[in-house]
Amino acid sequence: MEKVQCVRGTYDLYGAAKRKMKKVVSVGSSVVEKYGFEEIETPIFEFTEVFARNLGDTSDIVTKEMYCFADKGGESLTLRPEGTAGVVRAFVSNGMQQNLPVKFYYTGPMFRYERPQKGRQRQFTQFGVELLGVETPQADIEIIAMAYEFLEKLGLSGQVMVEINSLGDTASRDAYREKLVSYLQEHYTELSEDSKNRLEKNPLRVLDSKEECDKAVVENAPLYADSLNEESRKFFADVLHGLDLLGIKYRINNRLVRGLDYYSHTVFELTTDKLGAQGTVLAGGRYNGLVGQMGGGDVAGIGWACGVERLAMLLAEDIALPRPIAVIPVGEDTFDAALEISYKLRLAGFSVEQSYGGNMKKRMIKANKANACKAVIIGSDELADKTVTIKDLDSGAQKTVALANLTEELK
RNA sequence: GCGGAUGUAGCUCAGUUGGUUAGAGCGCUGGUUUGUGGUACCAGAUGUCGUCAGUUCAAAUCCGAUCAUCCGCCCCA
Repeated sequence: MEKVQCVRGTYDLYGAAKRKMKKVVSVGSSVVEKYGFEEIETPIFEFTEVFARNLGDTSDIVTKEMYCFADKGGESLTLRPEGTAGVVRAFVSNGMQQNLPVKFYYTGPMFRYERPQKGRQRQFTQFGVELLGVETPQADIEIIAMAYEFLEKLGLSGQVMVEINSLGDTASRDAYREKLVSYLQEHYTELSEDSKNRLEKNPLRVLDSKEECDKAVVENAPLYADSLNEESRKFFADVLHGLDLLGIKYRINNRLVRGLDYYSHTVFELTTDKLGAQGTVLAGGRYNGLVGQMGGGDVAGIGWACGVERLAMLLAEDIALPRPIAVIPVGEDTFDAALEISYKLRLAGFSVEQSYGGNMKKRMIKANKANACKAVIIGSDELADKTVTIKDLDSGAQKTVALANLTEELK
């Protein structure tokens, strides 16, 4: 125990921050359950190939951010850096193709070896959804609507922007890639070092570079939309039509490409300007080829994931805990009675705080700190009369009631 | 992985050009007739000045390294 601190990029979560995270997850669950999504829990680590093969060899996550380790049997395992690959793996492992569509949501810790910043941690929590087996735009619309409703229920829709783009089907994507690469090669000398590199590995990523020199080149680059074939174009138009119909405001962002290889057609991000450089709060897209890549056959998929910590940071107000009732014995002769009363009130559904020591005054102070709404006071007088004194801690008013009527009186 | 800033009580911070026992507010503990809290008043406790190694008669203050946090880049949730 040399260092009494947690590992870089990890945090102890408690108090207000934890309460907010809990709220994000509970609001999320209740929203997506209305759409018929059921919770799934997959392991926190998987065989390394599950991520390495499916997220894309050139993605940053795979090349530099995964927590990989060899277990005692010599297997290479990886702490999950994201949720989709694991859920899709579970889908394939369990032969769920038999009963489509499949709708899952999940929440839990993810791990990426990155430089920590505000809104970026090495262990962080995601809440995400996956809808498998639906090829029509209706799925895209529903999935985005669900994300939108989620943020609205959190009271954040006003500070979040929906950005959307289409990467088209594989044919469109390949066609565009070819056009883009030849364009970028003509301007090779004007590109930043990073982008020269990207040109080799993942040319689409040059599009959202923040380097000024790259932006200038990208300004006149061929538009993705122009490379979409008829089918892809129709698909995207249908998705946008649905969003319009539901009154969901969005902005088409031609530069939005997303980091992982498995996306096709619709990709989207919900962003805020309140978190500095980590503005993306929820992101997702369609991944029609992923199930097939894992040997699960031709099954379409779409989903999104949000950063629970990031959303929690946007929640302005602290989450109020339910106010308990404080049970206060005046002296030792009423300790037993107080114990019984506390237990009975809890059985009746009340949240009860009974402090663990001190005289009556101390206990009153504790009751106040616990934000109790009422105090149930029992002293020798009350004990003899089979009554208790109820004090309203907001108004200070108190009254004596029969012990037998206590539950009724507190309602 | 790269660039910049910061690091003093539980929290937010002050600490002058290096110079005796390092401060404030909030919080915490105790008290102001021992059957009554929240307000007020009184008293009190708390710091290896991030860590380690240097310069100096003397370092919270200067130099270096290291760790951590924050901001930006990369990238992402």
